[in-house]
Amino acid sequence: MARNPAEGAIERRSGVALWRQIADRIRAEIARDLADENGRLPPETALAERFGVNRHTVRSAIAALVREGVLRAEQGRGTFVERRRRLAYPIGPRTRFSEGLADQARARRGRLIAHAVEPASETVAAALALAPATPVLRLESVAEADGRPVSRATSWFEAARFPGLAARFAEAGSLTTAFRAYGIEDYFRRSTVVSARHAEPDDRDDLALSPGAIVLVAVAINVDAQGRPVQYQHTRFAADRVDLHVVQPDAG
Amino acid sequence: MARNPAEGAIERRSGVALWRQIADRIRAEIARDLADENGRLPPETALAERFGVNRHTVRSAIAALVREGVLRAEQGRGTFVERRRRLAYPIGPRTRFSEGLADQARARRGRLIAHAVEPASETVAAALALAPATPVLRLESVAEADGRPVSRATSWFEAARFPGLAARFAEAGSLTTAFRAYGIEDYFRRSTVVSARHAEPDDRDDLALSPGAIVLVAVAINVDAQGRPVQYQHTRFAADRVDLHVVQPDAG
DNA sequence: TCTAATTGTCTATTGATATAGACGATTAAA
DNA sequence: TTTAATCGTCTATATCAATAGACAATTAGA
Repeated sequence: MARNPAEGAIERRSGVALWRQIADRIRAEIARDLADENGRLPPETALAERFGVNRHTVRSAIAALVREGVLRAEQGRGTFVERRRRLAYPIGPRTRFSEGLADQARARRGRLIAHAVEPASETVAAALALAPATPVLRLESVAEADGRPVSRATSWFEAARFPGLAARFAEAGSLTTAFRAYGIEDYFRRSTVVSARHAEPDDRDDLALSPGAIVLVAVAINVDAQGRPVQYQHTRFAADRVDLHVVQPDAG
Repeated sequence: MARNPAEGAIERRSGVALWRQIADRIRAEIARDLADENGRLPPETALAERFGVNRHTVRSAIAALVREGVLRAEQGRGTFVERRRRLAYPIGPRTRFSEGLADQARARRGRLIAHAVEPASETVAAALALAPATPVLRLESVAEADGRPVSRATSWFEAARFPGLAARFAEAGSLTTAFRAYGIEDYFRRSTVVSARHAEPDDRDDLALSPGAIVLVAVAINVDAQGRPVQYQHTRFAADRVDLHVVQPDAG
């Protein structure tokens, strides 16, 4: 009754080009068994046979991954993995971007790319426990670790409570730091909802993703020490660079 | 400095057919603002203009979503959403499939599709705190809610500790129930790691997903009341049917 | 230095994808 | 009953994706 994980199955006529399906598979399998200990991929002819396609189709897939910076092809030698670690992003009661990655990456900061004050939508108002249409500050930011974009966030804050927050965040590169100016020494994660979808063009630009790439979406509410919501946030993580680690309280 | 969420941008030459990109967008946006209060989509000509493509291309996208059961087209009337709720799957210290969805779906059960006893791989042995190559039971199962497949799991258990577990699970349709036969009245989630990737052909079959679909992957370890690992599990959720809700302990 | 293995480039052909336009069929409302 | 709006079907054409084969260029090892 044992079942083999079907290898090599690729779908034709699916609306996704074979070369892209193969590129996605190779990208996903690099971490596992595809490359040898030197980070070398099997030759193009072997990959073509494995996936049941023409060698040129495999070449298209490899070319795409080379453009992405995932692979490097060397004539006469082979094709090699440009190895890069995946980041483990913790999600727990005290989730903070900069602290969470402290031991994994050196340079880490948030970069502000846009901000605006606007009336709260129904969803935002409910999340922040405000009356509908209360003015809220919306921050659009990209988080980077070691110079690579890791996540793209849209955050909402009550505008009246945090005047000048955008400027403070832009300067400090950290929300935790910016919050101190408003007397918030500590804050907590109240809820996190995780989903996944294809990256939209906007996120693809900001996260340097290729078409068809996947983002993990975390919708979160942070509260202050008194339990009042201070931040409502939509974060999109590049799924091929980040794992989300759910931190459980001591269990058993 | 405000930034518009780029509407309608579709990428050509990306390896993903335009009709599939549009189908993915429509599927993702149905929950938001795309359909009106009666669940009716804008007419094909309007969608074609919005996405900047020919009407026939939109028709291909709609045809794919009709095959998926997401939309229903009625000549002369319009195109309508076959609305189906997304399930909210809780992840917390006491995560259980059947309990978690208790108030969201009536019929919910696990269906055993394969099982085997095999030596533990390094990863599995480490997760279950066993010596490498200890015999472990591997269960392959599909979880269903109201007859729709929701997730596809691969679970490992120490074979010596749980003789006959596969049969018990197959009969009960619930792991919680099957565990009772071994004196495990309660168990806890020690860790959960969430990631996302494209569904592989195997999972597409079991979860009735279309090519290009996304799965949320949760890798989890469950422990008994004494803190001993009892289960190591890889679960793939259909990302367009399920949100993962991270349950935090009382925060603030 | 020669040879085998491997990636790079070129041409040609077939099938899938996308555009374009015209018109039929059905529905709902004037 | 007429009309407008909408989805359904057909034909034609252009571009992209995939296959096929041949051979050049580079590298590593015999």
